Amino acid sequence: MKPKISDVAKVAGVSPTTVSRVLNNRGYIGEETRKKVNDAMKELNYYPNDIARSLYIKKTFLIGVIFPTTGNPFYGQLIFHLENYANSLGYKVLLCNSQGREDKEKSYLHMLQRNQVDGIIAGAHNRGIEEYDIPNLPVVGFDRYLSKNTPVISSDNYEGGKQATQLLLDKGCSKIIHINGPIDLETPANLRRTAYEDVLRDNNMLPITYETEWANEEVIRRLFDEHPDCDGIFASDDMIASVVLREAKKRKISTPNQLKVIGYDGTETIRTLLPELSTVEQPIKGIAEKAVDLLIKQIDGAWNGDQLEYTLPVKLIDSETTSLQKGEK
Amino acid sequence: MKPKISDVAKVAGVSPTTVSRVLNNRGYIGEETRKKVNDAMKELNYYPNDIARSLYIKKTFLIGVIFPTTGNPFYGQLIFHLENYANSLGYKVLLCNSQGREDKEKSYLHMLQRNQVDGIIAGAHNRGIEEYDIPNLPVVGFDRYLSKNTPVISSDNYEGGKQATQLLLDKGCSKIIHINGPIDLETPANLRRTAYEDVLRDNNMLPITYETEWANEEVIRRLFDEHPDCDGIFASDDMIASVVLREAKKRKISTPNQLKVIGYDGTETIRTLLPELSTVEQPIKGIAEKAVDLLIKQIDGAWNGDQLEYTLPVKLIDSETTSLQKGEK
DNA sequence: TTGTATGCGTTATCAG
DNA sequence: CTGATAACGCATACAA
Repeated sequence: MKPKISDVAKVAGVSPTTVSRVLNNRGYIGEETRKKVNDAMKELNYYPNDIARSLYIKKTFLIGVIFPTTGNPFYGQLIFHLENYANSLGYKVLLCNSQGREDKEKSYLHMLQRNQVDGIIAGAHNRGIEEYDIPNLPVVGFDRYLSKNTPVISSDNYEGGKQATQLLLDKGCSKIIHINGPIDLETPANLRRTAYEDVLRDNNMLPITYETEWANEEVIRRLFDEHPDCDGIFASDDMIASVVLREAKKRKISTPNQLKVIGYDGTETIRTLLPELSTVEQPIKGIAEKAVDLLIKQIDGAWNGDQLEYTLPVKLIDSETTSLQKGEK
Repeated sequence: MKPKISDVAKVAGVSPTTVSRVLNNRGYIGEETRKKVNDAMKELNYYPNDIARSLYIKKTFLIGVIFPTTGNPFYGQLIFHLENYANSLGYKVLLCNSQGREDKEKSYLHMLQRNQVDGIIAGAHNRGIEEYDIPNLPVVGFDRYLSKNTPVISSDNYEGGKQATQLLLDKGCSKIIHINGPIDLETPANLRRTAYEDVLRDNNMLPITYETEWANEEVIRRLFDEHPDCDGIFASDDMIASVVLREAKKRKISTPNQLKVIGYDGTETIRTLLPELSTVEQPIKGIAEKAVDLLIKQIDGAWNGDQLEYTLPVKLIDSETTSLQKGEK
């Protein structure tokens, strides 16, 4: 069936060892034999079996990637860059959609170990899992503390939260409400909320936060019902912000005149579908590359482990939901 | 380091074979020994090495998935369901973002073969590649003819195109323009265009199609410039439709009064961010499951190969960009 | 019911 | 510069 190294060797009239040598460019090989071998490989349409190779060298060049779902534009884009960059460095990606479910995440973790992945990159929105403390398995987290010694990458959540809140303030909002994920999840993303609270307190205003796991209409309706005088909303992600916008429209509350809204993430998808939404743009590509770099450093044993948190700068996008644009009525 | 089967055997006081037996539940095993072995596995925190297993059984339970990018909500959602369903059937997913580039796709194809994947699911938007005709490697295509004998799954593109066009017609549009991908790509998605043309011709109207690879503003501006009297647009995907909507707004063309717009895809993301957009919803989950089922059938040698095209029904969503909703002004 | 020996396809060691 | 041999971790045929 599939040709193996010994088949190539036979055709080329050399030993399997020699074939392996030209395959990996190791040791000295005569020009003539090299050519013979290459010809034989072409003739047989030979592809080396990475499974067998991995078994011997004890390295798979596989990395496991665990996030809630590729269906969400933010994770979809992050995973795209993760895979793309990893691929450019010779690594392949085993995809895991945990859906934020702890049971799924655990079983993925086991699956990845059985598959001998060289490392794992895992991301936000799931509850904490002790089992990430796997001896000799490099792990990098995104916006999530995985275990005591795993490094975590995030956008500058505090700075982002601060800038978003400050922007609403600067635009004249007098009652600003924040919408965020469950606070009991200990993630760096909570800093968005902390920053919001700090800024408000510095301005002698009362912080009010609504919690919702996903973009949940009910929570947002409740917010509008309970605070009809609210004139500024900082949502911790753009999907939530879009639902806010929608609900405001339903209630004939004009944006940005009566209500200013700012989100968080700034994916390409949102920038295309909802460019009027002000937001805090995360450096998604940068985050992905940092995560992969850090993981591979660990894999290569080149990580000294002294820095556990890595923070990448965000970019404030002041669009139409926070200010009237030139040319608009 | 990592415990192997023989380590477990030693601790349990049995032979490696016996351990393998309880691992795979094969043959007869004494209740007592089974317990001893299980205890030993727990004690050592043993996980079987799927790489070694794969090498022997010549099956990896790995499937390669090649699509342009998980960053696009449609593919992101499709890939989510693909992975999710495959996982439920014991298969793992190797992710490949081809970015619609032929060179990347080719190199992924080779990578997947080296990794001994059991099969490949590949999707739209790339040019045709002969190399998908790989002996003994099951392949399933989505919206794309991969090779003469590979089955292809699609939504009912003709019916979807027909319903979309008919809807615009029913709502009173008199000049309907279609925007689609490059026509030289031979994909089932071209049927959307064919249907559009058929419906228009049946109504003695002149079909006009603009081509654009991605949601390209320039093309859309040109469309508006060249056809200021256009009052209906059928875009072949929702991203394009959203750019159309945006451009119309810029030009103070009101929707749906002066211009009605309908897209295609109907992802969750679009339904959340742009619920006012009328669209033709693809059964994404159904497509994913059909693709995986068909692939596994091939892998198991249970596919008779008589049916090459599989078409899943679409759902017309008649929202605000084609009709005023109750309660709206 | 359990154990021994062999091979999956590759790479590395060590001779030649 | 090249070749024989062992080993990676597991599962199967065959013995016991």
